Amino acid sequence: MTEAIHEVVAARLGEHGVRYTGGRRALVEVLAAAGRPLRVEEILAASPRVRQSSVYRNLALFEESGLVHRVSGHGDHARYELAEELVGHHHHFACRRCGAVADVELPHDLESALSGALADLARRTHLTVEAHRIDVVGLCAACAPTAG
Amino acid sequence: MTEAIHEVVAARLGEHGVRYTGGRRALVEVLAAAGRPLRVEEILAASPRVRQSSVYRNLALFEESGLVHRVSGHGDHARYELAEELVGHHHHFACRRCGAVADVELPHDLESALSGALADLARRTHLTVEAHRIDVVGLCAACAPTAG
DNA sequence: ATGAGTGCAAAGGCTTTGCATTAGG
DNA sequence: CCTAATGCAAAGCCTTTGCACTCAT
Repeated sequence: MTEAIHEVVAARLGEHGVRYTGGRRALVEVLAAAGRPLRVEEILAASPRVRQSSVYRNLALFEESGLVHRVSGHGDHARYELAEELVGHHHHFACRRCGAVADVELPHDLESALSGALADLARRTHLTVEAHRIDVVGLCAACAPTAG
Repeated sequence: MTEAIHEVVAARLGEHGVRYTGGRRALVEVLAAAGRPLRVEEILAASPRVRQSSVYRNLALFEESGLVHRVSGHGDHARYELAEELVGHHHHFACRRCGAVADVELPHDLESALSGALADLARRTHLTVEAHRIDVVGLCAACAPTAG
């Protein structure tokens, strides 16, 4: 499952003459297994062998290489996830009470309509549009007031 | 122009027995004048009389009161803007090179379609959807490679 | 008058960085 | 082998907080 991801990561790092070490593999494994953006704290808990400074350094390295995306905005600290190139286009739901974050997919026709609107925006404004990100905010099942 | 905003802010604060001081008015003025999310650094530069600690305290206060919204995710530090209740529903464009952020409005029919899709999502997942946020990422006019 | 608000400065907490050691290719 | 990568620990930077003074009501 994650083998394809490892291959892409290894290839991308190789292009830059960067080594794909055990710690870096572990980082990719953890992020792939989570299926949602993780905080550094969570990454560390999931991979006790990897030191904090290495995690930060490798997240920065991966982000520069376009392999990892920093998701800020939910709660206070940064969260990290594998880039869309590796895990596909998706968006996020964030619970405003407990801070939990989950991946969300939206209908293709809606994505198409949004892409069209953003292309129009680019034409009108001289902005170059490269990507979009949708954050849905609300309450998760656990935090929602129970009806009965 | 900003008078209507001041009235809403004053009323909201009054409900909670909170004073609408000069520094707080200045903060609202700066945010209203900017028309885009500002970093604390920018707020301080625009209102030299207000001290840093007060700005942070008042931003936190306003955020709790739902009058200001913290926009994180563009660049590294938090940005703040007046809540949609005060300035209307909108989204953001962020330049990935220089970090500039601008407000963006999308077509009403697209917003409707998105709301519908999110309502469906809520039904399917037991999530309570309260709001959505779209960030468009790309290059601003100044940072885009010039064609000629 | 009187408690909220502010200023100042120090503390906090996540993140980054320097240097010596270890390990990948 | 030889440089990149890591560990450890200290430094950095934005943000928060304690305390005394000031101002709004």
